[in-house]
Order: sequence, then structure tokens, then C-alpha cells
Amino acid sequence: MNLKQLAKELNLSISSVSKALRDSHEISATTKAKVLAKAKELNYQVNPFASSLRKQKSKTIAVIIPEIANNFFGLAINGIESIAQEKGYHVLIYLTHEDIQKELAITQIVQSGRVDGVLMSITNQTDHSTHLDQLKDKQIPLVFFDRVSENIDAPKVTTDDYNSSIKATEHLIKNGCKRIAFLSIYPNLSITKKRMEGYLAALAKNDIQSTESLIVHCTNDEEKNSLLIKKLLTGKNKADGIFASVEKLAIASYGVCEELKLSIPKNVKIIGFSNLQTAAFLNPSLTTITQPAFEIGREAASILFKLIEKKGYDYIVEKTILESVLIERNSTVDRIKNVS
Amino acid sequence: MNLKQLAKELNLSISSVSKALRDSHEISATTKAKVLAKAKELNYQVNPFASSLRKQKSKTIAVIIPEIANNFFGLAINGIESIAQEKGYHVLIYLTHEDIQKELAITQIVQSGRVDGVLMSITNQTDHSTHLDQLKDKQIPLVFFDRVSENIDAPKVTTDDYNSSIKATEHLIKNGCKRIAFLSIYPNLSITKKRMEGYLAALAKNDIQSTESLIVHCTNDEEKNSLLIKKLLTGKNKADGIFASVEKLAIASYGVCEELKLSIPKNVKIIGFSNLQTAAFLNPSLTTITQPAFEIGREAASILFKLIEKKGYDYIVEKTILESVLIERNSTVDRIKNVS
DNA sequence: AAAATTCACGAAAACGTTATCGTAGTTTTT
DNA sequence: AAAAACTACGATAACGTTTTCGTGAATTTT
Repeated sequence: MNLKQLAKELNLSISSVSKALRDSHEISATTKAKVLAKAKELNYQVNPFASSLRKQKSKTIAVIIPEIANNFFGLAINGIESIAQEKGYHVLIYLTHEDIQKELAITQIVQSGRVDGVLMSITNQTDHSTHLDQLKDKQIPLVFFDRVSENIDAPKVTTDDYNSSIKATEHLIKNGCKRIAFLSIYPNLSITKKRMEGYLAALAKNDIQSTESLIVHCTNDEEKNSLLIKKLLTGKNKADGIFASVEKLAIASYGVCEELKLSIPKNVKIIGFSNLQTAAFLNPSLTTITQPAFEIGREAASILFKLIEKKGYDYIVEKTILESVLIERNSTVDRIKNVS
Repeated sequence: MNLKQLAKELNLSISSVSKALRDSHEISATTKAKVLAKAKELNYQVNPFASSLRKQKSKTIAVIIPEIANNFFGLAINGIESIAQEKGYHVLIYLTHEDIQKELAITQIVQSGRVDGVLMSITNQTDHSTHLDQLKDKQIPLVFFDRVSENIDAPKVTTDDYNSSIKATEHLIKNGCKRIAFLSIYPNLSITKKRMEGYLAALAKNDIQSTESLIVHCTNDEEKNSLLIKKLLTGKNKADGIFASVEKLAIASYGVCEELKLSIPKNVKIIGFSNLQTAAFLNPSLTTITQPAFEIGREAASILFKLIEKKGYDYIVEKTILESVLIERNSTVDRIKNVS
């Protein structure tokens, strides 16, 4: 069912039908009604490709992220989708799996005009941004969220990584930790850097000497990570507090403590960035810095749509920072009764 | 940059350039090489809309699911995307948020020819399937996964809900439970029914009388759910085992036990369907029936692509059942030492 | 009542591809 | 050497919209 057939049924021209459907003022109210009725009756749907081709608009955005089986990104997509649905846009998902080659290929794909805008959280391997500059050259709106690229002028939506990390570190200090370790996975990621800067700033502020050996950059190999953390928690210079800059490392630390029969929080206190719904039910419950993932997604999408809908395209270099919250639970606080 | 401009640069006709890019045998090797080189130089990308319009193929699939901030669906999408990327397809995500009205609207949207196929996990409210029949009428391939619709002939990929539930229930029985409760959220969902049937079958097989009051259908209201579970765990006929047919109810049960100062597994044993990565670190660690979510996604996508690529379209009513695994942890087993 | 507007519609040209068909020029067959 | 076949390309017609422009008829203005 297309315009041609619909027009035939109505004894009208294609153009009139098209205009009627788009509620043009050139068409009388009576014929509009007839057209609408017939279109509904025959279940007419505009062909999105013909329409996009003609209008040079896709009504689609792309979301490029490193992974999806992850609480943060799941919530973020939820936020993105909520805005997109509101605006009548479609959402394409592309996963890079932390592979810069895939990120390159995907940025190539979205340059075809397939999408009107791009939301992105970069790969940990992303060190240059020539592929992202291409998007800018092609005037395809781009907004970063969470994992942003420093090298490119584009709106960015993140959490207050620096301040949250200060809070997290000071929380450990207040609870008696003297040798606080910092765990990260991807040292060259901007969020990692900021989190580490916050950690170091908090130490300095509290007159604690930072120690090289307490800063551990982990890998994607869980076995290796366990060994690294194990090393951290044994020996004479062992840590009495862990600040995990990503969720999975907090969990990995739990595993190591169990193995080493270390008690949390008695022997070692743990805090981590996390969006785990079950943080409260861990053993012990995990103190977290929780990012407003849903809101980050919503905000990033909102900015993107502003960019898309703006006629004259101009790149606003906007940095939106949403607050994370520190939720204190049992993994960092010695309580008299340490029941459940 | 389009074919016309590219052709001009090369002093060739549009059709020749198009054929060269598609590696047609009508074009000589030398000109092909020239065209490819120039296309690369000028960063030419085919316009997807023009191409789709002409070829009547979108190279895109839609994934329609109730929610995304959920371990199961996150992993499933991961599996779907892995196949789609391999095949060079694009993935559109649509969330119904358990709202049948949205499901209706979305099935309408995907009928426009925007996608070549649809992967779907239905809403808990979906009781009729006229909107899904429309897809069939329009010959748009459709594959269900996890939450399937019984009323429509389409390939379905699920886990072995019935048998897994028997296993889960018998696991509780073996560990000494006499009054086993069954917790569900959406009673009219086929997976819920199957899980409940498995539960009942296991009871019957083991000569345990099923009790109406031990079968609890929860809601989306967490407060109410807590009350319902609380009722289940108090009084003289209280449960000593809980089989949660969905993850969130297992977690809710943990919350209630904490509130009521009930010890898991001493006072009550809990098992649940779950894809939690942190199940092992809960307090106590949670015994789970874990679905092969990634594989379910992969398998569903594979079947969909078979349907898409098949010339003459014919609906195979294929039921693929992947095995879930029961992972025994501390929430169901009394151990001498119940340390962490 | 003539002139100027407005109304309600149709014709036709894009948008950028792809695929069918036609055709010079060349090579192979009998 | 004539006929047949092949090679390598170009012209052109779709695919289904949207939008600009044109045009009779009806309406309003002077």
C-alpha cells in the first residue's frame, strides 16, 4: 500500500494525498478527512526510506557504547530511549566491545546519513579522534556521555567524577583507612583519570602520602585481576581500603577477600562506583558511588535533540555534570553488630 | 558525495560506477580498481535510504523488549548484536515498558518496511495477538525469545522453563523444604505458566500437596510485593522455601528476610531464576537457575536471519529450547559452617 | 464589473540508488 | 568471412515520497 494506490482509491492525485496526510493548508478539511479515513482503513504507512531520502532526515539516532550487559549502560539506554520515543525517533544500537577497530567501522557506518545524530561512550582504546572529527565535518550532531573524548569539541554529559572520588576516598579515610588502594581498568580513559585525580587530591588534602604500589590498573582478564588484587591485600604494605573505580573491580575484590579469608569491612573496606541493584544485598552490603545513569542518558539525548532540531548547526561545547551519590553501606563501616 | 559526483570525477556513467562498487562482472577489473580507489579517496558511502528504497531491503532488524535495565535482556541483546554485526545488519531497539499500548504502537511502526525482521519478547499484558498477526500478513519475519506468544505460529527460542522449574523445586525438596512457595510477577505470561507447571509437577511427583496460599502473584509495586512475601513468611503456615520465578522477587525475598530477621538458608531457603553476575556475592550467595541469555539472543537472531535470507518466505514453527543451569550456592543448602 | 486574491488541487521534478536493456566494439565460432 | 557470442559500458526506468510551481474556479477587493 503506497501513495499511488491510495490516491487511486480516492480519485485524487498523489500530491494531494500526500499533502492531506501531512495536514497541509492547501487541502480542504473535507478531503483531508476522507484521506485520513481511507488511509486508516487500508492501514497505510509512509515508506520511511522514500521519506528519508526525500527529506534528508532519518528520524533515527545511533547509540554507540562499549558494552550493554552492564547496569550503567542499560539504565542509560533506558533514559535515551525514553526521550527518543517521546520525540518519535528510532534508536540504533552499536556495540564496540571495547574494540577501537569496531568503533572506527561503526563511526564510518553512521556517516552514511543513516542517522541524524550520535550518542557515544568511547572505547578504552580510543586515543585519537580523527574518526570522530569526520562526524563533525559531516555535520552530524554528536554528544558524549560518561566516557568522553577530551580531544574533540562536543557536548559531554558525565557525572562529577572528580568530586565523587574525593568523597569516596575521604569516606574511607574517615572510617579509618590509612592505606587506600585505587583500582582501575582503563587508565587512559578520561573518567579514570578524573577519578584517580580525585583520589590523589583527597589523599593530599588529608596529608596521606600516595603510594605507587597502591594504584593498580587492572585488565580484562579476571584471573590476572584477582592476582593483582591479591598482591594488594597481602604482604607488609597491604591495603586496608579499596576504592574501585568500576563496579566489576569491587566485585572482584569481594572474591579475593573471600579467598584470602579477609573480613570486609574489618580487615579491608571497599567502596566502588556501581549501579548494582543488589548492592544492598551483597555480603557485606557494598558502599557505592552510584551514578544517575538513567538521567545521564536522558540528558545526553535531550542535548542531542536540541542540536538536531536547531536549523543552523553550531557546536555547543557544553559540559553537563550530574551528581553521583554516595550510598553508605556495610562494606566501609565497622559496626558493633556485624549481623547480615 | 553521491554516485553522480563520483561518476563525474571518473568520467564514467552512474550505472557503471554503481556496478563497479557492487563488483559486477560487467565491469572490467581495471575500471573497478579505479572506481574503488576514487570512492575510498572521496570517502564515498552509499546512501542507505536510496539503496533500501530501491532494493526493498533495509538491512535492519528490530528488537522489541519490555525493558533493558535487566541482566537477562542485556545479555540477550549482546547475543543478538553479535550475529547482526557479523551479517552487516543494523539493530533497532524498542522498549515497551510492559505497556501493551506501546507494544501495539511499535508493531505498527515496524510494519512500515523499516526493518527486515523482528525479534520480540512480549509484554506481560499481551493477551491477544492480532497486532502480531499483522506482521505475519505483511510477511515480516518474526522470532520470539524468552517471553513468547502462544497464539501465533512463529519460531520461539526459550529456555526449558518447565524442566528447570522441576529441578529448582526438587532442589528445595531435597534440601528439606516442606512448604515451598512459588513467586511470580506476571501470571498470564507463558513462561510464568510453564514455571508454575514445573513447580506443581515437582510437588506432585514428590507427594507434596500444593497449597493455594503458597502461590503468590506479585505486582510491579515493590512495597506490595514485600507485604505479600512477608505474609508468606509469617503465620503458622509459613513457607520454608521460596522459588522465585524472576530475579527481582528473589532479591525482594532477601529484603524481607532481613527485615524479619529470618536466616537464609536456616529458616527459609531461596532459589530463583536469575542472571545476576553477583549472585555468588550476595548474603548468602544465591542459588540460581541461570538462563543462557547470550545464547538465547544468538539463537533467536540466527533463526531470524535464516528466515530473512530465505527467498520464498515460509513460516517455520520452530521451538528451540536451550538448557538453563542450576547453580547451587548457599541460599538453599545448610552447611556446617555457614561462614560467608 | 473588472481586477486581484484566495482556494483546492494536479503535474512534475527531485532525493540517490539499482537493475534491466540496448549497443558499439571485439573476440570467438563454423 | 560471415555469424554468433561476448565484453564493457551507458541510458533509462523504477523505488515512494515531498515540495515547488502552475492553474482553473471561486471569492474578495476596488
